[in-house]
Amino acid sequence: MTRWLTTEEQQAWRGLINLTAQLQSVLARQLQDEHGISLPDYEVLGRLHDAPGHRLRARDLGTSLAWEQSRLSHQLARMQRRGLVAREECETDRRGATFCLTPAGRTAIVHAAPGHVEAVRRLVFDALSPEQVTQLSDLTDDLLTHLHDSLGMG
Amino acid sequence: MTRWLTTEEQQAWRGLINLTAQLQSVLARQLQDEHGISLPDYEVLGRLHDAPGHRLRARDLGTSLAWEQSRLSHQLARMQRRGLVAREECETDRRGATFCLTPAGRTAIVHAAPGHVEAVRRLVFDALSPEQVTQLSDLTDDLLTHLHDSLGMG
DNA sequence: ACTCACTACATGACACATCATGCAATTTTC
DNA sequence: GAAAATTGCATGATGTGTCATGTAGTGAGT
Repeated sequence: MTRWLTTEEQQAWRGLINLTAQLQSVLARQLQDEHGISLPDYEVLGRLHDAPGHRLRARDLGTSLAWEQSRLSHQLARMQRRGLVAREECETDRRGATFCLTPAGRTAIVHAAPGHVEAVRRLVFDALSPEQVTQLSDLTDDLLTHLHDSLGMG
Repeated sequence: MTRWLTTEEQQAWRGLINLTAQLQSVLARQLQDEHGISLPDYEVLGRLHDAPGHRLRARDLGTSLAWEQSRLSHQLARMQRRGLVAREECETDRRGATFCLTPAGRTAIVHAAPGHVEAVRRLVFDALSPEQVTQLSDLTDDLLTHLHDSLGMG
């Protein structure tokens, strides 16, 4: 017997789906139009920028992003073609590949970050009271914990 | 001067992004594995199933889904190739295209819906108190309203 | 040292999404 | 009622994501 969703649950669920879809769409367009990079590009560039020496092993980058390995490999190949990152051999493990920011990559992330953060602030946090920010933080925390428990048991 | 995010805001933002990404991933895999359809397929099939006569004009389907027109056109072309939907000429507007569920499409959505809803319930709403469901509903509502206002003003 | 399992990464195929563009049918405007 | 603007949809190019698979390097057990 299927336990269907109540009206309020449906409202919350569809709201969540619509909200994130539209936010991603708006933020992606802004990055693409103003800086010529995609949201995934931004994520990768950000991690590399924060890393010591602006460089990371693909393995660690993947762990940090929680991306599938294949996705990261394709993404890095594309970014390498566009000159945003550069590939280096790993010295301690000949299988490994470390990637570092190119000057172009560094320029891109440094220029893109303020506008991106500003957009997130305007579109999201300017609409929320401090209590609501806490609520949102708690909600996502609870749900992510529950999700990982479910998958772990699953 | 960039207004950066506080620690709690960062927590909430990254939590929201991670949560929806992982939820979509899990739900998509479940639909694909158990019923051979994607999340976008599910959305389209659901709208068609709810429509009178299991049929809708592409235009109305697009409005209902809030999808870009080109996205819908490609999606419907793929679903038509796989025999999930069928195309008909529109009688009142010769430009128009109406799409209806095929028997295979009807079977797919009818079989997939209970498991999908059950997964949403288990992964999301089983973790939330009634107050939290209300919070989530209110939050998404506020944010979507704010988002549309922001885009409307531009 | 040799086998065997595992890890790190790449690649090709295909579904998905957006953009730019095209075109025919409809509506508006005069 | 003809020209102009708009609407409804399709299509090709390209970037993105997943799956299945391949390959080379590493490490553990013997």
